[in-house]
Amino acid sequence: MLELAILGLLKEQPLHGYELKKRLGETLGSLWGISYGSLYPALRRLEHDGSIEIVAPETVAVPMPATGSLDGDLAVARLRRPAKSTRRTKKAYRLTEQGDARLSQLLVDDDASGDDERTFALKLAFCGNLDPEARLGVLTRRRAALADRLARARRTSPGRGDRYTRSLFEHRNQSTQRDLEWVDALIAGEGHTDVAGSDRRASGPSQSHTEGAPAS
Amino acid sequence: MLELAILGLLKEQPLHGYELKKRLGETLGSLWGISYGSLYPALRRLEHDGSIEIVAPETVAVPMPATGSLDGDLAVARLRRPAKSTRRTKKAYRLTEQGDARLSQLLVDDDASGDDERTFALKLAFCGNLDPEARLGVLTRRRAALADRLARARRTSPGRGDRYTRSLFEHRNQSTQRDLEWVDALIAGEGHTDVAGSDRRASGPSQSHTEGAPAS
DNA sequence: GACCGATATATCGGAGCGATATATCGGTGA
DNA sequence: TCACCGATATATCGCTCCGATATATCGGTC
Repeated sequence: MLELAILGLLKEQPLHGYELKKRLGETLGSLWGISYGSLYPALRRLEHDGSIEIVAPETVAVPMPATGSLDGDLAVARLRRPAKSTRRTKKAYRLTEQGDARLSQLLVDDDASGDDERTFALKLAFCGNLDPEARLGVLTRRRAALADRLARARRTSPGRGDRYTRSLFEHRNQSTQRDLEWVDALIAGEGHTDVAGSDRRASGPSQSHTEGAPAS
Repeated sequence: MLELAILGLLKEQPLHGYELKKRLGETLGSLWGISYGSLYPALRRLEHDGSIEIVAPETVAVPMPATGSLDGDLAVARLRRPAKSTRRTKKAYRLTEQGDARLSQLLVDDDASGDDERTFALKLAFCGNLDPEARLGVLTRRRAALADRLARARRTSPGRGDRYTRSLFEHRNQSTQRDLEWVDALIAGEGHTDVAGSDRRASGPSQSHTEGAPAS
């Protein structure tokens, strides 16, 4: 999830951690307040598996003093920069080809994310890179998940709980309904060339959209 | 967060873990899919600090029906387990007085939760136990958080990003606006004794349209 | 040249999740 | 009757993510 965000942002341009965090805050606003406690480990993870790589930020090629503080590395560091040890400079990261592939994969993957608000927001923010068909797939799966949620919620008895719980339920259903209409609009906004009329049914009990809502 | 949910549910009646998970799923629906990996540790935590206690579920001391015939063979293979056939029965938990106090405290606490969807949903679901004043405080803080988010979002330039990102932003703002109106309706539904008429601005077109859930 | 706030990287403990293991219980049917 | 199956139930493991915190560097400013 975080990896998707990082790769998506790095697709545009190389960035370092601090900047990455700021951009992500701007892109997703209140929805996703990333933390350094997840960002830096995620960066190391991605670098380790070859999805991103460090690009020297204009000046120093920092010789990577691996966490274990090995004598060998330190010696090398001293040879290159005699005076200052462990100079902590900006480390900008760049997307590799492998990382690009991974990004596309993550955008398309359906791993329990069709139902997840944050993940879908992330996918939507970066799906501009995707080819139209894959993008439509993402939207369609999201639509199916929302429709399913709505149908399931309607099936449960409406009389449960106290005043507050009932209000909560009703409000949530309305929100889901609006989300559904929004995704429908997004789908309609795609070049609706009827690409491989595949999973149009998927959502089950609700055939045509714009129907079955409380109609306010 | 999970503790709030557990205590809130146990306030009504003693329950065991499995049931707890199911109830929570019903109460919060799609918003909160609890996991055993968090539930059982949380239960132990709460039991350890005295907020809940185990209550024997009516028939604990089962007189050990005949597992004897199989035991001879299997016992050898399972020696790593203490051969004490501690019959694994339901362990129901009950709220202690201390736990009740903790629940009230968690419901009122403002620890970064005013801005959190799930936490607010949880608080709302259980705030029926609270006295009216405290309840109004919860609602008011939530309202302030939403208004702040809206104001902040409106301050940022609206032209950023591609088509999808812009649509995402717009949709999110509309959602926040609706949430705000909803909370306003909830507040209006309380005994509106005009408590501290402070931040009434900021939302704009939200007067009292009594068209929400709590029409009772 | 000492100080300060913004920038920047990093780690730690804890919470929550998904997957998985294990055990028991109530039926169903052969 | 009893073998099996699916629902019920408790528990743990490894992981990701978060909030708090520590530390270092940089650009001002007085």
